[in-house]
Amino acid sequence: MLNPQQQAAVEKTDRPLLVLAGAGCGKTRVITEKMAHLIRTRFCSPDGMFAITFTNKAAKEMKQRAMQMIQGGEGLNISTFHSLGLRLMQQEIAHTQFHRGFSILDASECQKVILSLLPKGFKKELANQLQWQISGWKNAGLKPEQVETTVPMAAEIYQQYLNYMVNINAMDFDDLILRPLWLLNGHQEVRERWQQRIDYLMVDEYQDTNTSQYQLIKTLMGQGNHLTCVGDDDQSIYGWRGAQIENLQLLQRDFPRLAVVKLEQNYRSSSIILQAANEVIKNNPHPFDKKIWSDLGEGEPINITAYQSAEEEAEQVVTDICFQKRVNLKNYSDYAILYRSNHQAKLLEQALRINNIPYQMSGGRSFFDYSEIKDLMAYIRLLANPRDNSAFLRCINTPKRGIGMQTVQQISLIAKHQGKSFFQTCSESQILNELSPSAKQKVTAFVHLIQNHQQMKTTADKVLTSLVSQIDYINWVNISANNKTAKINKTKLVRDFLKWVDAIGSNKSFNMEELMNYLSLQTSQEEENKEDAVKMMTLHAAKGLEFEHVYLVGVEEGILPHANSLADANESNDAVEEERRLMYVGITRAMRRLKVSYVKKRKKRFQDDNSDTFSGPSRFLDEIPAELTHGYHQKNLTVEQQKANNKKNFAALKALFEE
DNA sequence: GACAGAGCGGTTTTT
DNA sequence: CCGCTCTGTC
Repeated sequence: MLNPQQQAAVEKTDRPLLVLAGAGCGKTRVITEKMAHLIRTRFCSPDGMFAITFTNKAAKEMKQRAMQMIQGGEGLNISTFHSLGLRLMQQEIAHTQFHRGFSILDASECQKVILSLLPKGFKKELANQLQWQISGWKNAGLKPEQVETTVPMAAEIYQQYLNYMVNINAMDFDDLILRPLWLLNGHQEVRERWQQRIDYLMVDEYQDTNTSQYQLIKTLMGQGNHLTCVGDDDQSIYGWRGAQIENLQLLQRDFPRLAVVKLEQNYRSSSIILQAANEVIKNNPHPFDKKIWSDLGEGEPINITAYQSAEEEAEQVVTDICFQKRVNLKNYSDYAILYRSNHQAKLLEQALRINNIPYQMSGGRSFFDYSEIKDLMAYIRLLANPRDNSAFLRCINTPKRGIGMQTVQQISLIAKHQGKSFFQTCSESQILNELSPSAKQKVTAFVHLIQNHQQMKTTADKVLTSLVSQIDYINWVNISANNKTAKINKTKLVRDFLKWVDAIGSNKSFNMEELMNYLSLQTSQEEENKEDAVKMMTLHAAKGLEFEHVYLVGVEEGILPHANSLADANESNDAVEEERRLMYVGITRAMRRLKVSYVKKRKKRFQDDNSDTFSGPSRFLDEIPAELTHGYHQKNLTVEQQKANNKKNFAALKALFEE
């Protein structure tokens, strides 16, 4: 049953609508119900229905829910912003400067591209800075002639970067929003076609949109009655990526007939948890006033505990999970450990492993960050897009085939001179005569290897398997790994990747281009949903999820709020406010039980012992009223008292196991 | 000209 | 602790 506000949000179809939905107030439910409603009432057809999310996970979940509810749900267009942009570019490729099979470059490759555009002698640092700046401009929807900067040459580099990416037929993530936007703005016919095609547009997590994404929404909407945006200003945690909370107000300006519905009844958490969340977020300024509540009962007080060290924190959290699971007979998957940054996961992971507790970590080091996966992705890209110089540079001497820097530099010079891509340069044999005979022969062998596989008339997974065996890649991984565990891990990594590709291939029969596109927008390996495992993730990754038991660890000044947010706090409080929202997101993930902890000393990163730091419990802990907690008084316990407490807990647990 | 081994510097959050 | 840069060797 929907409550009256939810019902109103579902049935409001004659105006653009903004749904301000507090955490756990059923916003995904409203979106899917609304889709069902619109289709049932023939307001729009499934293929005119577009829903946009920010993460693959959210898109997948929404699809699943919609499928259960809606007949003909296969036709629905539910995707992330970026994959919608990709699709638009592919379908309208004839109207762009790009060619079929364009690549998508990840951040580290983009940095290399920028570095290569700088005059000799400039260091990575500058490239990094420029990359950051350019990304900011792209997120703001700015063209090089519109930007203002104090960094000399930055605008020129931006222009060169845009041109170079066209030349190598590649885009970065920001381009997937920006290029479609520019295309629609520049082509009336294309714009109108898409506006007609979209009967209704839903945007989830609207508070996370940046300026270019907002412009894209606006452009796609045209007149704009058939738009529903769902968001929560208190959960805006992507400001660093250009997200503008102001977009919530802009909606009111740009769509004067906008209706606003607030969802405040929470169906997730017990009321003490919600009170704590409200109290914390109260310390931020609020354009829209909103207070979430639930009738699920008071529930347990929040537990706030201080530990002596991060090691102890990890041990005790794991001990507590064992204890709780034993008492409550819940599944491991009802427990989540949440943290501000990925490196915090390490100790927790160890503790879980020692205690033989199954766990599933999302995020962390992305699957696609491993050099082995990057290698294989580069091969896939080169096969699908021979113009991709970045992929070429990675493949040309991996595994080592005796083609070194000198040769590559020569090729690069010739290519620049001829205005051709690296691969094309290499495939025209007379051009290579400037190279030494031995180099020429090696390069030619490489070109043949790639060409042979480009011409194979079979599915992408089979082509890749053939290529991997021909370059003897597994063997190369074994040679280059310097210890036994690395050998095993990396071999497994490669085999997992191939297995995954195989699985994709067997149910979709992709060609190389389709495989590349699919993989390029994935951030992690398809999670074989480990049935019963403790979930570990960053606060960013946890948004949208819920767990019976939540452990929020490392809630210390310098971590949450993060040190960098404190550094520029004197200029504005924006950064700390965003950290507070992160805290809010963390608290509101918990359904029944929330355990927050901080540690008294923490090893400084990359340093040996005896360099512990203590920056104190987070300011956000002081914002939680004492009467909602049991245990925050532990802040004032002596070391001995705390040790005694921990001992007692441990003894109780042990007794339980020995029963 | 290519490559292996040794030293150094750098961690917020992600599509 | 891992990947990149510098150096000496083949």
